[in-house]
Amino acid sequence: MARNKNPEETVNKILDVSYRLFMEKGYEYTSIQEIIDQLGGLSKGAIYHHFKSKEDILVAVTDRITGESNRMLADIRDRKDLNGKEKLMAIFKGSLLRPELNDIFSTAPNFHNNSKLLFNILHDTMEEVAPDYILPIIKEGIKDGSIQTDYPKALSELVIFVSNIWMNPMIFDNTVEETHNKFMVFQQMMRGFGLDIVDEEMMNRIQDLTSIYQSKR
Amino acid sequence: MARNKNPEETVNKILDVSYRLFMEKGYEYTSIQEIIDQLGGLSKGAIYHHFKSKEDILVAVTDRITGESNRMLADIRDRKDLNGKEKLMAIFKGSLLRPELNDIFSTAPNFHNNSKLLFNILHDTMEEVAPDYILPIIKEGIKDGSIQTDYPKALSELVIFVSNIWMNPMIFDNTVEETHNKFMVFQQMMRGFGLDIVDEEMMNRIQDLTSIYQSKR
DNA sequence: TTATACATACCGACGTGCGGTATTTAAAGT
DNA sequence: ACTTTAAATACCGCACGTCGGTATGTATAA
Repeated sequence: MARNKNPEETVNKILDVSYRLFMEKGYEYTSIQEIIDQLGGLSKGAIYHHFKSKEDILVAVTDRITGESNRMLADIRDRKDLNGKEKLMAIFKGSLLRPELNDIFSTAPNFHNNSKLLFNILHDTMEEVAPDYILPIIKEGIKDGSIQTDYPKALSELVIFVSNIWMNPMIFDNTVEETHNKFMVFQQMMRGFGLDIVDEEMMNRIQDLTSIYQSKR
Repeated sequence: MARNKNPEETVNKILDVSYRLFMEKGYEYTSIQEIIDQLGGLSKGAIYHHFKSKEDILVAVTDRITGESNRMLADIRDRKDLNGKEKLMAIFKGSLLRPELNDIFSTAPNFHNNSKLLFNILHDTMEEVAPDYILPIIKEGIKDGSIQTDYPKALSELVIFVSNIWMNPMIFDNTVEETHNKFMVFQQMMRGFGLDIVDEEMMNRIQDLTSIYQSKR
């Protein structure tokens, strides 16, 4: 294949194909050769010119997944017109209402044979999302009086761990009803922390997403 | 090597070595050859006579890990002298106070390069421990009036997910102080569900375990 | 002319399958 | 009760195909 004047197009093509294969078949069960085959004329040398290892591709793929989301989280975190509690609510709403979620849930990724991808997402969630986005908001909420807790770091981790991982119907392959029940329990949990920040709109949205996901399996 | 009259001894030896290597080096970074080398004279064919794949060994290893624990859970679940809430409390205490935990935490397993092992434990926890041990107890608690919830299944999953995974200092490599704070948040969460079932003894124990783990790293 | 985007050929290590052998078990024959 | 015999199984070790990764060559853009 002829040399590309815009090498980042090639990089994006590699990431597109890898993303799809990693989601459909799982990272471990996708070989470099399969990625090459679906790339259309591109070779192994091309891949290893742009990425130093297979795992490096996975990192880039997960970064792209979380990257879009994180930009939205940063926007909400840095807003001046909301107090801490309102920002937390805005983050939940914003995360759920992103239209790209429809595509992701439609792909119906198989996380059961995808421990490495799931683990990387889990890692990003706990090591980046919680401290960089949720924790500052909770600290702000403590200052402005809208949130009360003695353990902001632990609370930020728990909230994001439960909402992003446990409540994710793709990870635990939940039915619409199970998702509904989880959401109700999550709501009760948040109220226990004085955070009444989930509403019916979120509930409907997460049930719709679950329905989309299940219909594609 | 001479043929063993008791083949289960051979199986156990394979599992012993594999367990140690999987914990120390990680599943993906342990080769069949390394297992053979540490087995002392046993061959590749022997392993593939007893196990159909490397992954099959991993499943057997995790089953053995969870197996001991599950027997204790079953004992508490089937006791007649406790109500639901008391059984829940007994399970938390019993799980934490098991002496084998000292050995496990001393091994200081590296879960960061061990997504597959971690994922299997997560899977067992959610697909076995929650429905087989925690759920029946919560349902019993609803009947005897010691636990109130409209969503026993979701609650059982949340409780075990948070306590076994999020609060596990080996998985998230927490300091003693972080573990303490997580425990406090967990306590508050449980109280939000009307379940005041964690006490100072558990707190001290989990901090001790964290300390053991961190000192071996 | 140089740097870089790719192609090609190749490597060692890996998980696994398989033909074959040695040993145990148990049933059949005496 | 003792021997014979046949089947089951514990184990060996090599060969195979595939994998991720690398060294080197080549063509094109700058």
